Amino acid sequence: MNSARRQATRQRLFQAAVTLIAEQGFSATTVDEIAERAGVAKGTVYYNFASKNELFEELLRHGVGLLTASLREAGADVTARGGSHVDAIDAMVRAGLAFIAEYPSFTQLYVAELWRTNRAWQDTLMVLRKEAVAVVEQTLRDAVAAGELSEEIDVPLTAAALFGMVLVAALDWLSFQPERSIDDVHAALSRLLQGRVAGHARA
Amino acid sequence: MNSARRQATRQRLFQAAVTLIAEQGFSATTVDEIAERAGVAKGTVYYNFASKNELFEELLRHGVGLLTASLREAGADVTARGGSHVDAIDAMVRAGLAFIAEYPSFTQLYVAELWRTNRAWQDTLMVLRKEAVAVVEQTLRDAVAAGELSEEIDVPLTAAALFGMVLVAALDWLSFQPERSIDDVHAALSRLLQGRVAGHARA
DNA sequence: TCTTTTGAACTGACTGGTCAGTGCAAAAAC
DNA sequence: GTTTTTGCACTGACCAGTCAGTTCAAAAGA
Repeated sequence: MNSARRQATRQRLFQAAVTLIAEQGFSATTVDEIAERAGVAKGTVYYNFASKNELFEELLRHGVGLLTASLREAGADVTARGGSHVDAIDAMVRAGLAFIAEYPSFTQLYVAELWRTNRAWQDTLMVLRKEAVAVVEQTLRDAVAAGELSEEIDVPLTAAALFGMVLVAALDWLSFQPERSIDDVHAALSRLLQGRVAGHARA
Repeated sequence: MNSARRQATRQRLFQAAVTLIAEQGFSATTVDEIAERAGVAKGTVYYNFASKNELFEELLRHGVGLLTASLREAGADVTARGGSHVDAIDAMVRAGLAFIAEYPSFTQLYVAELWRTNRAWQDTLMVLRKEAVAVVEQTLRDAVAAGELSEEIDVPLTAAALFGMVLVAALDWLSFQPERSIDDVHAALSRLLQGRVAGHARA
């Protein structure tokens, strides 16, 4: 069991499911479609996953796992080279952009499900969200502790806002200005974060 | 036709549909459920709307219309009182938060659908999105023209990033820290935009 | 080396249930 | 008397999940 062949099949099913569900949503995507796109019989889906729900949950776990790892690594890299915690946050913004550029379908699907309630995979999703957000929040807290950021900032809310900024900017970028480079987009976001859009004075 | 009574029925159907679809998604929500929640017979749904799809499209038009009007008004208010264009943007951030706090279900549903492709209402959604984003973009352009903002900023991307920041921060606020006031949340976002999180120096 | 057996992996027709949408006569509201 | 709503039976398409049967590579046996 769990042969290389089986792993390959599961991978193909993930790939097929992620694009179809991103395009149409979970309920509107049929198991037959997923099987067909993966080039596999319907029975194979059920040989590899207990249900359509479980296929989707495993897909979520897999994808968010990649994102979390990517953020953590980006932050660790910077601090290992002696960068500040604020630099680490900047690196995470970039890592977020890179992740979304690499897995746009997964991102779409994740966003579409994240704030839903009453769905079978809600609990799973909450746990995963917490893991990913924790990486950013910890870095913000480190930055506050190191005196790089004011103690008045609200860590959870700021982390959410950063996440949303990167998310929507990236999806917009890929949808409407796909010719632009990641450097370009990253620079635009850094500019926004440096207060060159909102101005500095004010109560 | 279009009597006050009928309008009231349509409103009840919108209300029922928006919460159910936000919770479960469009495909997973049945017409029977919508009718039941609205306290109306199934036949009434089809007397008032041509199809489930059309009910949803009209719901989208209605909701995004409210958002666009709210943003436009917030901006106009500020400039009418002699505020700067940057102040107008700040007011729009607040208006966005207020809208999401008032219509959280609609917001969820909108986010879930916004980046989907291959759905029947995709075209409608693009048009609506453009109308809403245009309000923010125009204000950014005005600010640049007035010399309040650097010409190097990327207007569409910045507008998208602002939108994402408000969106995700607001949903996070309502989901996980609902006891906080809108002033509080608004202040946190302003702080982020004023560069007190990212720092100011850098190439 | 050649043959047989084994079992994991896969297949696809089939089933039971669900749901969008219809039709319509009668009642209620205006 | 016109518009709107009700109640409810009905249809046809669609779809998640099942299961008896097939494939085939590799291990066991000769």
